[in-house]
Amino acid sequence: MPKITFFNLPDDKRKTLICAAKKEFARVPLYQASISNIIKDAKIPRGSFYQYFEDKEDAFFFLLNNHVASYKSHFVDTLKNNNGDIFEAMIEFYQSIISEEKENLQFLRNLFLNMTHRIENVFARSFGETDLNEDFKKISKLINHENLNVKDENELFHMMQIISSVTFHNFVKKFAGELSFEEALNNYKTEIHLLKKGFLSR
Amino acid sequence: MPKITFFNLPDDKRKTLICAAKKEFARVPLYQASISNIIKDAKIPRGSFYQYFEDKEDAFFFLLNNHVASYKSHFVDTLKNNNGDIFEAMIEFYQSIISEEKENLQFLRNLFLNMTHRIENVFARSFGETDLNEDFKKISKLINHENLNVKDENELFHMMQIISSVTFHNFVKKFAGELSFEEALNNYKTEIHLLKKGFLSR
DNA sequence: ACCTCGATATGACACAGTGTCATCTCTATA
DNA sequence: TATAGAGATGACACTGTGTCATATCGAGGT
Repeated sequence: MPKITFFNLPDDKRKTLICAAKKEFARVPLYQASISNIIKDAKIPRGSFYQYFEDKEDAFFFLLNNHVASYKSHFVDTLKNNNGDIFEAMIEFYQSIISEEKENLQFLRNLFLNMTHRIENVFARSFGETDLNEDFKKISKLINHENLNVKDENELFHMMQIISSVTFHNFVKKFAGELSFEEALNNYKTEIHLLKKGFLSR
Repeated sequence: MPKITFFNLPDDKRKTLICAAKKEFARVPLYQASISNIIKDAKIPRGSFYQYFEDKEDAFFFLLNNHVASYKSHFVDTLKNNNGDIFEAMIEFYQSIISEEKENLQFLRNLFLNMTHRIENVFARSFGETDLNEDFKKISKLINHENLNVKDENELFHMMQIISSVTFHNFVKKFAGELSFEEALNNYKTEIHLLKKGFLSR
C-alpha cells in the first residue's frame, strides 16, 4: 500500500503521479518499468517517489487494485443483468474488457502477457487480505443454479476455477495473438460452449 | 539460442555452466535471476558469459527448451500408454510432473508462478519456430476420438486449449498454494471430471 | 622451431537504475 | 517569532548490465 503521505497529497499532484505511473505500466510490463521514467514524467524528484510508495511494485499494485475493483463491480452488475446466467455473463464481460480504450488495453496487455501468480492473485482475491471464499460466496449466490450440472459447493468452486482459467487464457491469446475483436470473441464463445456441453458424449 | 562457442565448449565446462544457470533459475524467477550469480558460481569471467549467450534470457530459454522437449516426449509416451485416453493421460502426466525431484520442482515453481506469455509459448510450440499446428496434429492423431463430444477439428483444438489452460492453472495453484501431492491431484481430477461431464445438465 | 591468423578469453569500464539519507523547506501553532 | 513535525529534495553508494580493447590459445603453414 502507498504511504500516508501519498493520500495526503493535493489532488492534482496525486493525479499527475497516478497518470505518469499508469503511462509507464501501459508502456512496458512491471518488470521492465522504471521508477526513473515515472518521476521524469511526473516531474517529481526521486526521493519524493519513495516518500509515497515503498517501491515500483507498491505503485503498480495500487493501480492494479483500482482496476480490478472496478472490473469486479462491473462483473457483478453483468451477472445480475443476465439473471445469474454465468455463461452469458462471462461472454458479455469478456467482450466489454477487450473493448476498453487504448491505454487501458495496453495496460491489460502487459498484465496478461506477464501474468505472475502475484498479479493473478489480485484478481482472485481483494488486496485487503480478505478471505478468498468471501468473494466466491458472493458470486455464487448470484449464479442461477438451475440446469447447472454440479452436485455440491466444491464442484461449483472448481467450475468457477475452470471458467476463470479459460477466461484468463483467452485474454492472453487475444493480447498475444493480436486477434481481431471478432476472432477473439468467437474463440471464447466456442470454448464456453464446449464447457457447457462437456467433452464426453453420453 | 546460445552462440556457437557455447556448443564448442569442452563438455565439463559446458556442464558446469549449465548447472550454475539451472541453480540460479531454480533459486529465483527469470526476472530476478542475475548473470553475476551464474558466473560467480560457474567461476567464469563476465565477458565469457556473453561469449556463449546473448543475455540472461538466452540462457534461460535454452534450459527451458531442454526441459520442455523432455516433458513433451514424456507426454506422448503417456498418451500412448493410455491408449489415447487424453484425460487419463493428462492426470498421469500431471502426477508425474509434481513428483519431480527438488531442484526441478523449484525451477518449475519459479516458472509457473511467473508464467509470462513468452514462456507459455515455449510449451505451446517448439522453439524452432515450427508451426504450432505441427504439434497439435501429432497429438491429435494419438488421441482416441471415440466417445469424444466434439464435432470437428476446430472443436478438438479448443478442447485441447481448455485442457491446457486448466492444467497450467492447476500447476500454478499447486506451486503457489504449497498444496500436498494428494490435494493437488484431487483438485485436478475433480476439474478433469467436470470437463468430461460438462457444466450443463441435459 | 617459429610464425600467423582466426577463434576464444578476460576484466576494466561506462552506463542505467535502485534505494537511502542528511539536509532543506514549509506550515501550523504557541 | 520560535519551534516542531511533516514533507521535499538530490547527491550518493551500490548493484547489475553489456561492451570492448587487449591478451591468449591452438592448428596449420613454412
